[in-house]
Amino acid sequence: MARRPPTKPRKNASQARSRATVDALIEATARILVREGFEKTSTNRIAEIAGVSVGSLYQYFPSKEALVAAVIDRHNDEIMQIVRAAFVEVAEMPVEKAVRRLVTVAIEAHHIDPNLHRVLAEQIPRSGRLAEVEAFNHEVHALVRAYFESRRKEMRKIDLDMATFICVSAIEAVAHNTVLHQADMLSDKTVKVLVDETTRMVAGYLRPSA
Amino acid sequence: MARRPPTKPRKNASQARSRATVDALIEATARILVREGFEKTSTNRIAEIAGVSVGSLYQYFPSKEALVAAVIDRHNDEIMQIVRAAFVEVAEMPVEKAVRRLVTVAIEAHHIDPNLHRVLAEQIPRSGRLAEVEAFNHEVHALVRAYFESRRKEMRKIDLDMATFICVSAIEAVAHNTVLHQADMLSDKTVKVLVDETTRMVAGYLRPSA
Amino acid sequence: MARRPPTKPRKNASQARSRATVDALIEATARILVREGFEKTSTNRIAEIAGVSVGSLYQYFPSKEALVAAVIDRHNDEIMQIVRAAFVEVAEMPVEKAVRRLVTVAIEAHHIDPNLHRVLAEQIPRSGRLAEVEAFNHEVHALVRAYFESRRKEMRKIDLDMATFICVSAIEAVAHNTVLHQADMLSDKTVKVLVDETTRMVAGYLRPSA
Amino acid sequence: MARRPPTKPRKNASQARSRATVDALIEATARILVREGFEKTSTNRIAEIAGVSVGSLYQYFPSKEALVAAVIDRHNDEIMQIVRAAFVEVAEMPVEKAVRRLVTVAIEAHHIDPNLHRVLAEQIPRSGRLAEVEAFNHEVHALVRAYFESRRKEMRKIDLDMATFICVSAIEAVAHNTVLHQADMLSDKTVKVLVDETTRMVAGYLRPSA
DNA sequence: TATGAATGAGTATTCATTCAT
DNA sequence: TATGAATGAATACTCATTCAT
Repeated sequence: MARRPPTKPRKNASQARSRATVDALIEATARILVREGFEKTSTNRIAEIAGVSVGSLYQYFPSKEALVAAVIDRHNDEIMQIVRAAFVEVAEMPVEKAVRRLVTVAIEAHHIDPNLHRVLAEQIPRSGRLAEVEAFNHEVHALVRAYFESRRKEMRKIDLDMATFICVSAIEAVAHNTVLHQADMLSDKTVKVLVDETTRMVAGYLRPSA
Repeated sequence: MARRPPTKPRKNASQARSRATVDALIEATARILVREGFEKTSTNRIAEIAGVSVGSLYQYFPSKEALVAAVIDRHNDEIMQIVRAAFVEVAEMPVEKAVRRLVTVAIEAHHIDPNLHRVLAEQIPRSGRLAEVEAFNHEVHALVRAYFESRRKEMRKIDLDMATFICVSAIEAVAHNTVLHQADMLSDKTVKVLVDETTRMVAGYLRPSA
Repeated sequence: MARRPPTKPRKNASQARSRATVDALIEATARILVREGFEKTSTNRIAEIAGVSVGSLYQYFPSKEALVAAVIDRHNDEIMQIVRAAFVEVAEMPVEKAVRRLVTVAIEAHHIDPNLHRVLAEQIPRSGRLAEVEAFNHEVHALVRAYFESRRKEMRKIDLDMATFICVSAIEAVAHNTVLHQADMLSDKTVKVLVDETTRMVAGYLRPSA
Repeated sequence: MARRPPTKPRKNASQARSRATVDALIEATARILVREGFEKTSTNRIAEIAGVSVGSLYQYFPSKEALVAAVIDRHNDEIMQIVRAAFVEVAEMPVEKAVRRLVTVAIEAHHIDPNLHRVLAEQIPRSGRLAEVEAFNHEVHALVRAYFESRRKEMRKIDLDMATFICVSAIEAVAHNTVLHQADMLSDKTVKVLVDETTRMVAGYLRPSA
């Protein structure tokens, strides 16, 4: 196992000023990551953009990786907030309506900051945040599985983990590729058809055969 | 636009000795990429592992990126060979059988060298090979679409591009995530179920509703 | 057109410590240039001699060329200070006295650091300082021409630019070659004769014919 | 003393083919030196342009420096031929006419291949040809001095070495600077005035005072 | 607590030269 | 004798990190 740099923030930033500095640093990192790419994202540049000295940067983050990790965490938190809210909404819905809502939310979530999303996706393996991202995936899996479990009687007999794996993979992939090929398909109508079709595929898959 | 290093090979290496050197360099790059990650992949290290001098490396490759690009190209060629063969096989099959075969092939293709696949996936955006990989994706899309077109009468009425996009995304995602979570699901039986289920989802989606 | 490395200094180095570092780097560059020649003048060696890290070097100078350029600028400034002072002195003098003074000053100026002068002369074309050196030449030309203009009535009728070009070339060449062949002619008496003779040639050239 | 690479050609190139190869190599070196600058002048490039393999290059020249030295020698020989011929011509002329002729020849000689002249001038100190170039200068000095000696009675009383040094410096400088600033002064008329004026200065300097 | 000057190991790349074929 | 593939020491330059002020 390669030794990784530390990635935990150095203090709790209790005071408001500290908090502001930390935010500025994370924001600066995200911006440079998106606008100039990972190679150009140096700690000195981050500090400069954040309007802070490098010394201060290292007061709050023990390494460059810690900063990238913080950006990943922030982004994941934003997405998870949307996702969790969606599952609350969806809990009472029948399967097809629920799937449609979840597909829509998946696409929306991927569109929060598509460029950042793309850059982070590339950095996750090196970010020391693999565990957190896996945890994120597990939570999504668990939420879907729990919903499926609660709707078991409306669905055909099926291994719930397997079904969850396949449905999450499919929905996530459609959302992800839609972001990547954004140029090709952005009209509202196209998105609607996309949601319709994806919903049809997933809901059809779950529904008891006639 | 960030300027990229050149990635075209420098010589055609027609002679046997040259060819061996080039192969050794590509192989060494792939190995280090997998075993030590992109950051540790320095040109001097590649040359060392290939049993060749740095000078020779630069005789055949104008930059580090050119080497990574060569690895990507080689890997893509391997996969495309499998994929193209599969479509020849599948041409005469009915939809469900065809989908089953394609799902199987997708998973197999992703297993050729899963670790390399993972590392390369991360490097593609920086490799100057985006265009080639997109071409690869386009070819896959075209092959699938052509097959769908030829089986139109067995399928429901549907926008073929949309259907292709969704089916390819779904199948590719299942295969990809299967590789990522290989630890969890590797038993032959599990794989069989996985193929069955994915086939059911995709074939069901394409089939005319009862 | 060949692209050149940047030669503008990176920071203004206002603080005392910075200023000392910058001076040490310029001084070290000048020394190595003189003692070991341009080929041996590597940035790591410059930093070492300056008692500073390479990193610091690059904090203040964006390239090796920038350092050479700084040495050239410093040397030119030293010379121009002497030259400008000489023209202030000379303004009120009659032609022959003025020429004698200027010849003397030219030789003195070339003797400030003859070895450095020689090395720099070779590097100017590659230094990105051609423009500055040309500006220097233009200033000298302008000063001489202005003096000539102010003394027109003591001189024969003549194209002032042409006369300036020829006189400056001649005086400069005598001074320059004197430095190059310093071993041969350094006695005070020899120098006096040299100044007498050069003055005779130039002043004679400018004087109205009898 | 820094150790220098060897600069003597490796064989006498008795055979015609060898001679052709040697010439091609020298010519290629000169061309690259002029067209791409000293930095780009690599032995591999020279061999390529000469249409010869690097191996062959090293069969005839023991080092890169030897090639540059050969170019310098060739250029000097060309100039010396002109200069020697001029002194034969001039031997019977009276001083002013002779000076005029020599000034003209100096300018012509500097124009043989001005760009090559410039590049070589920069490389001489590093070429191991300093001695040869000094010998060249000595020969010029000797020729001028011999002429002066033969015309002593037409000239004022004067230290001949000193006079030679000053006159040669002045004429050479005018010719050299004329080449450097070629853009500014190239019309036939301008050159004529230049020759007239320089001749006036030098001849006036040598002439007994009225 | 903040600053930013200083550090130096590490990286990609070049090019004169050699030598097996 | 010619070839050109191979060599590898050397060089410019970057950037995460430290620490004196």
